[in-house]
Amino acid sequence: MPERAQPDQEPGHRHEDSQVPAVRPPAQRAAGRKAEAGGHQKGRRLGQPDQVLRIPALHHGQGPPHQRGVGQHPGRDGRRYQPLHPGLPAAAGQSGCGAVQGGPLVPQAQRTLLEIRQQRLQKLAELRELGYDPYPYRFEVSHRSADLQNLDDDAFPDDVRVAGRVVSVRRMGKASFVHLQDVDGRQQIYLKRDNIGEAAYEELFGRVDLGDFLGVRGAVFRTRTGEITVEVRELTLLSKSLRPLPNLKEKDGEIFDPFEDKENRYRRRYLDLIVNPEVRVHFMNRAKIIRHLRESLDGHGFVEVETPALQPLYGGASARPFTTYHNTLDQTLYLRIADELYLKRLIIGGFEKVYELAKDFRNEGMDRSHNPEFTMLEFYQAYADYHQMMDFTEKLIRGAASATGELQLTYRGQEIDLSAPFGRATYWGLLQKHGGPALAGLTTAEEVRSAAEQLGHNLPDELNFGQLLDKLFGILVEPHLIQPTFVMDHPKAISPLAKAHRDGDPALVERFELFIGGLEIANAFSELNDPIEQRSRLEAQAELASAGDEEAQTLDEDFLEAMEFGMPPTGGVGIGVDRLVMLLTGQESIKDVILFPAMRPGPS
RNA sequence: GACUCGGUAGCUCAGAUGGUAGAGCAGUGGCCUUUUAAGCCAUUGGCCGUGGGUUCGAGUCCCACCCGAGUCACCA
Repeated sequence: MPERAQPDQEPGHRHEDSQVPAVRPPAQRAAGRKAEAGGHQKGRRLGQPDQVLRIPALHHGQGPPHQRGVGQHPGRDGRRYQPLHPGLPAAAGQSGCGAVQGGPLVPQAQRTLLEIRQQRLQKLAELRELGYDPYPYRFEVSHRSADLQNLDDDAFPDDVRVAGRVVSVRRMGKASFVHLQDVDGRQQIYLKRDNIGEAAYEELFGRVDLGDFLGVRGAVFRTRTGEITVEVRELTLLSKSLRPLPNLKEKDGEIFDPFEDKENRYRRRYLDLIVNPEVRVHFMNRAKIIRHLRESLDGHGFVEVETPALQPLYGGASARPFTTYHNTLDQTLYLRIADELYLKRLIIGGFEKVYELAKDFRNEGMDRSHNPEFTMLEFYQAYADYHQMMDFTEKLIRGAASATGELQLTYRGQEIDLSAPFGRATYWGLLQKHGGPALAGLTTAEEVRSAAEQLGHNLPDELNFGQLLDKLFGILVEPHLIQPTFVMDHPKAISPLAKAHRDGDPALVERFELFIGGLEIANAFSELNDPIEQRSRLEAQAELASAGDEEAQTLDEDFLEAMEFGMPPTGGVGIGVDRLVMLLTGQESIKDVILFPAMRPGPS
């Protein structure tokens, strides 16, 4: 239960990018580039996306008969065109590039971005005039880049069809090398005028830019320099690009002029994905992790359900909500901050194992580990207690980690071992371990405050007992929770939905939070199922709320009524999926595991 | 919310003490039929984040604001 599965600051982790590869100092960059060509300046190391990105070949099937290769190639020798409009501006009077009036494409220029775009629009118009469809409907792909790159030399097929985005072009007069990028990686193609025909080479390829999509058909061979390459017989333009991509070059895994401006990368993630292959890898891994979570829960008999994201009353966590309004109902609604109370209604309704994997929304600050909308997994099991949920959670996390590779990982410079049994320690035990024996048996806000002062920490005045204690825990203990650790048996004051501890201390509940690498990953309880007790706990929260605690939980009568019909003993767990992904993919900012993180509106 | 750093060409970045905005890549024109940061020659391109101010003169100094990153605070 995500009473607060989006945890807080992680004090004590300020290490900067220890594993971020060195980028060549700017000053050297421009200056040295030419002079040292072939040298070994430091560039940023490329990730090795391909190992994680393997995707089975999409094996061809011919297209349906009616599909007769629309736009697949302009005719064997590029012959399917009509004469240019006589008045086509660009073609007039220039010479050079084409059999038809293919000459210099843009006569004179203004050249801002606008004009690069103008040039490309010009090429687009000329291609249409020449009879090429710049936006055809489909292309049958026989191999992806990874399929070809893995071939043995004696097994090179002589008829393959590959497609991708043009990411590099090396023109050498009447022959050219081009790299096409697809999901797996890059495939070099070799275009020779004598192979594809003068028209296709000059008219069509002459108007191809970085960023365009091409489809080609040809034979596989290995070049003199050893790269597996497609020698093209037929060239098809699949999409014309009108804007220049960030251009960066790569050699031996080093990247020059990397596209790394965070703002630009987050705002235009598609460019980030095109140009920074490791980004795609992280999101592929995110998908694998989520798939593993689902498969694992399904495999254990959990039923996936969907509950309202728009709720008349928010609850199940301590957080401020987003508020919205339904016109027809004439009703204020809140975006959910947790699924908890609805999932419990389903347990009451007779589902014994349910889960929901969904977005929650919390109207709070943003930082490296908080995004206003984030992905939460919650699962509930009837007749189970928090010990069982702890064991299951441990397996679930370990399994998710193996889905992306390693059980030993480095996060923020710390070695973390997920293969060893996760640590288990009690909340108060940890407080005393890291703060001293004086931290035993505190029961009032004043005691917490003065204990904190003794340790040299001044806590804000306006906080209540639970808030103070939690803050102190954050300061004293959380920075030490690097190896996987279940923190158990929290104070009742900060756990209004958890069942009192069975061992008799009325101030404790049966709850655990899992910390790994300083991140709070999971939060779980033996769920409180005594409706009378639940009512008084929520009433206590309501009092906190009226005393100014903006995040105290709401008193949900409908939920209490449901519980009065009888709810079985239940274990429930909430897992912050984004943080789990951060950990398993080594990302230090939640923005790097969310494709489109929240941003302020930028310049138009 | 506070503080620090940053915002200059499509991309990556230079632009001491204020004095006509630069480089590489990309683009454009030319040469080049196995290249791969291809190469060679030529060449274009700027609301210097926005708005005020100081000054004969501001990318540079001052003020305010916008956007981002980071740290802290808030939050749990």
